Amino acid sequence: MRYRRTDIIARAVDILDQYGLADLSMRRIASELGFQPSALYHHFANKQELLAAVADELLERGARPRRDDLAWDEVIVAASHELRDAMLAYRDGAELVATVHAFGLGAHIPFTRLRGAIAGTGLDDELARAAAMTILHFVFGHVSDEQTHLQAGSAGAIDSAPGGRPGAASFDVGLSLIIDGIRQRQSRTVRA
Amino acid sequence: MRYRRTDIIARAVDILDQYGLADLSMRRIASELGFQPSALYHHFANKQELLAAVADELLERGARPRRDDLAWDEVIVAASHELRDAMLAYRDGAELVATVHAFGLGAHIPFTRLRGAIAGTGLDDELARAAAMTILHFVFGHVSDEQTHLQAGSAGAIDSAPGGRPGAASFDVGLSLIIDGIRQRQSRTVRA
DNA sequence: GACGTACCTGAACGGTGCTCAGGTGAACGG
DNA sequence: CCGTTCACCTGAGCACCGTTCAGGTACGTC
Repeated sequence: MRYRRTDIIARAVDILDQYGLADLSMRRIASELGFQPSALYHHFANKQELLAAVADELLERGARPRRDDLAWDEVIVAASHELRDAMLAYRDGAELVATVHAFGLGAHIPFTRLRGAIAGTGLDDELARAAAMTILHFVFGHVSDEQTHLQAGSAGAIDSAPGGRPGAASFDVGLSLIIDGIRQRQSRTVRA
Repeated sequence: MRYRRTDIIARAVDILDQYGLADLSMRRIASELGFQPSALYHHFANKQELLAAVADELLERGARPRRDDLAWDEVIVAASHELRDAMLAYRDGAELVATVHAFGLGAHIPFTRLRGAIAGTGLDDELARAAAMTILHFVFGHVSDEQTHLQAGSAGAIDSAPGGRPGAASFDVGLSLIIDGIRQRQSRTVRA
């Protein structure tokens, strides 16, 4: 078998979805695959690297076909929703992806895409970068929050009151808030 | 001694600042205080609760006198900067506060303050809530990112190129982006 | 002097990430 | 057919981790 790496990642995704990030240990992955934990270190330098691969796998599984008929703001909305849905599709997905991104080890396709969409409209490069980062931080923060409450609710907590809880609605609100801010700078630039 | 709790928190802050969040273990705190780890569980139910207390301590130390002569957007800027500075003042401060907030165990004064500032201008309650969350997620994300790079730079990494790195400038950019978005909804509401 | 209780001990449980010397077996060039 | 290489894996072990628990000590109060 050449690419045992692939099997490992797939198993890790299963464990993540079934038992959560806290129980996604090297020992558990190895034991479910039927070998010793130390064998994992032949394929990954450390746990962080494995987690980065798992995060990228989640994003890849959630990838949707690109469309080239969208305006810049529509691209932002589409990319943000794609990212959100990809993370929500697996238990603790948001925390995983956000953590991996924070460590700088992976999950930078979304950033590149956002930055490209914003920069493509003549906005200053540095500003485009800052704007893309703002959106990304918002998405990670919001969806992590959202998923925490979601999983707490499904775990039997009485809570789950829809009033004021973070969800699809407040996600769109926050997102459009930032996009409106960008659009404003956009029109300023065009006007000048 | 009545409130050993205070001593424990103070020590924990010291350890956090000196060795980082990863090395802030119950064993380490206890050993630096000269007693057994199990003794800590007389004062805190678990590590999360202790961390929440440490996070609140950081925010309290970074608190600045309130001013009542500020407009709502100035309040947002002031609160965001206060939060940012408080987290940046200690090693791994951002990660700690963000984590504690995510677990819902503390650090909700900033949210309350932001929400109050936005709601005080007649904006819909639910919208104010979503806007406050958006800002908070941005601040946590940005400052965590910022601090990671900051600490990586001071730890000897060659990096630290100021071009495009997250810093005070891009923080203000992102913040004003969101505020502009809020202002837009604001004027819409007023107009109606 | 007895009692409650705040505070702490010391040992243990069941985990964790990670390292390392060494073994096994299939593929490949001579 | 042999020898070498190398991907892959073993098994033991290191140095931790958060948490629990029965029990001990010392102080303030009735």
